[in-house]
Amino acid sequence: MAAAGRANEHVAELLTEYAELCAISGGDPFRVRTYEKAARAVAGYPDDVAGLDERALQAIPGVGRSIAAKIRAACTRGSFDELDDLRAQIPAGVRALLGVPGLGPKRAKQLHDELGITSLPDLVAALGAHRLESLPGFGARLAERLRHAIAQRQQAGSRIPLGLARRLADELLDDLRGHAPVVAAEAAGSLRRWCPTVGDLDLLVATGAPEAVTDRFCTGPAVAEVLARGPTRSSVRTRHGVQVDLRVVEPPVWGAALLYFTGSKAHNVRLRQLAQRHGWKLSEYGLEDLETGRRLAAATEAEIYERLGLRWIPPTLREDRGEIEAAAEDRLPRLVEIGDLRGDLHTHTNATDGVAALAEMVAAARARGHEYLAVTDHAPLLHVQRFTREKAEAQRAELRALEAADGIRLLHGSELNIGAEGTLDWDDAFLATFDLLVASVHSAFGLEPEAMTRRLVRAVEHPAVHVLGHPTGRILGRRPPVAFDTEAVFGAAARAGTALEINAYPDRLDLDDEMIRRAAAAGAVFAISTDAHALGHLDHLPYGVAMAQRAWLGPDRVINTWAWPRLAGFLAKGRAHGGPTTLAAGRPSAQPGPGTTGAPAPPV
DNA sequence: GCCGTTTTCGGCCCGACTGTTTTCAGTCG
Repeated sequence: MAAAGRANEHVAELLTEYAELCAISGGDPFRVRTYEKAARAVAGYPDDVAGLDERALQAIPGVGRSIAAKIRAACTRGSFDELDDLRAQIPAGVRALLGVPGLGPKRAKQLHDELGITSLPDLVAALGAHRLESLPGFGARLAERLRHAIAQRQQAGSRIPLGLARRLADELLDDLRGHAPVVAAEAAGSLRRWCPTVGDLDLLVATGAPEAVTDRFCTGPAVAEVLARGPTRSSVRTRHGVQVDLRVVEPPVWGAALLYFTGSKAHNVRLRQLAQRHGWKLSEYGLEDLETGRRLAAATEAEIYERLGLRWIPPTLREDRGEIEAAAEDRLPRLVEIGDLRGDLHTHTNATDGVAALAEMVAAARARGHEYLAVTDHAPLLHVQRFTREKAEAQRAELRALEAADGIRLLHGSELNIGAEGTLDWDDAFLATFDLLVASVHSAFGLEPEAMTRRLVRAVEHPAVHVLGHPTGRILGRRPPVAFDTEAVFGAAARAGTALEINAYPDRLDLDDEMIRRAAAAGAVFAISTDAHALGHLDHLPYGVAMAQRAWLGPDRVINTWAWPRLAGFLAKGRAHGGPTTLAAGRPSAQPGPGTTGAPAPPV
């Protein structure tokens, strides 16, 4: 199966479509919510639903008899009867209207029923002819808002990469701190959960002077337009076209507000249900006893979780993928943390396309407390880099000299190019002289999945290769991931003792959390590396750590958390015994992954 | 449509903001 080969994604999309069509047709809102919830559960379920029988399907949270039957139909014939019926009643274009901010199911239905609008172009035409203003519940201002939202959507890009979002958020928060009496300020939302891309920014401020903060937020230098403004909540669009939501709260409820505003929505809903069972109410203002109105907890996230009988859950896990059950039973995994990392295993210098000299990179790595550093400049097949065997040997000599002087363990490596057939740079004898080799795809991204799979399997099985670099090759917003059979490639890597890279460069984040989960299930180990091309890039490791955490990964699965002797054993793979499969040294102990702890497993 | 430490029926998360209203519906997060 190619990367998107599981039936779950397709089935989840059908359930979501059914939920939306139900909502538009005026169906029971609780039923709508049930289908939305089932769609999320299916998307996040570890097993391929196509292979599950009736009983196994009903074991999925939120899936009962009726939805199980629909899933089976969706798997066998690509749809189900009830969905087909609704599709016949409601043109697909009406559903597309839900994508316009300000339009929900009720108004979409109204537009369809009363004005015959069946598509976005229809809506634009009706807006142009001022036909909406005559409808009950619509007015000139709403029409103008829709007109504006459609125009905005056409020019604005979609989601922005995490790295850019973080920079923007930091600028805005600094501006608020500098111009208003702020007690605490933090980015929440998907940014705090370290999602690879972010739809909009959520900022939270605790202050005793909410008006001053809101004033500055709505009139700051980055603001192009104010979308909404109230005493506790405001939204703006920046000049970059990014929507930013601000929530202002009193300092005593900081923890409750942070919890609420960090999400995810699904996580919050679960917490509120939990509160409800105790006769309590959880909101951004705290955990309250419904009967007495007494506030039980609000100041910190930890005390709210504790009151609910849960250990504090790291934001990277808050996706309702089993973390609440795990926290309740004190089974949250020990996640890899930035402090676990002992070094960086993928970096470049100005010998190829980096901008810093070798000595500068080494000094910078040492200044960051790294115990070891691998320098992995591009091998010659990437012709623009003009690296040669002679240059590599000269670099190695310089590196050995630096190591003697500098006290940090330096590994001489290279980033090899995986040819379309899975071939590598240089001959095997020369490859064997390197301490560490990363192999990556830099060309022929468009191969058919079968050919791409053969190519990657051949590369990870090469005895000289230690790490598969940025395995999908994606660049956020610019290049999609290459398509390949993830089970075949990740399984081959696990058997061969080749680590998969979690490339921490913020525009890559490759592997991402979803792929890491699949690879972890296949038994692979990982290297969290920056792929630094400049000194400052060495600071990107937390992005890679976050992807690993989102996949519930512990430190034992990450080779650059290992002390040097263990890592050395891993890097010596195959060489002492003539074949990769004979080498167990350096492989992780059988740490239970998220799928084997007994916890409801996150998606694999 | 699902589900159970108030349960096999009767509930289903909570609050803010906007716009069209004159007390609230719709949307959003």
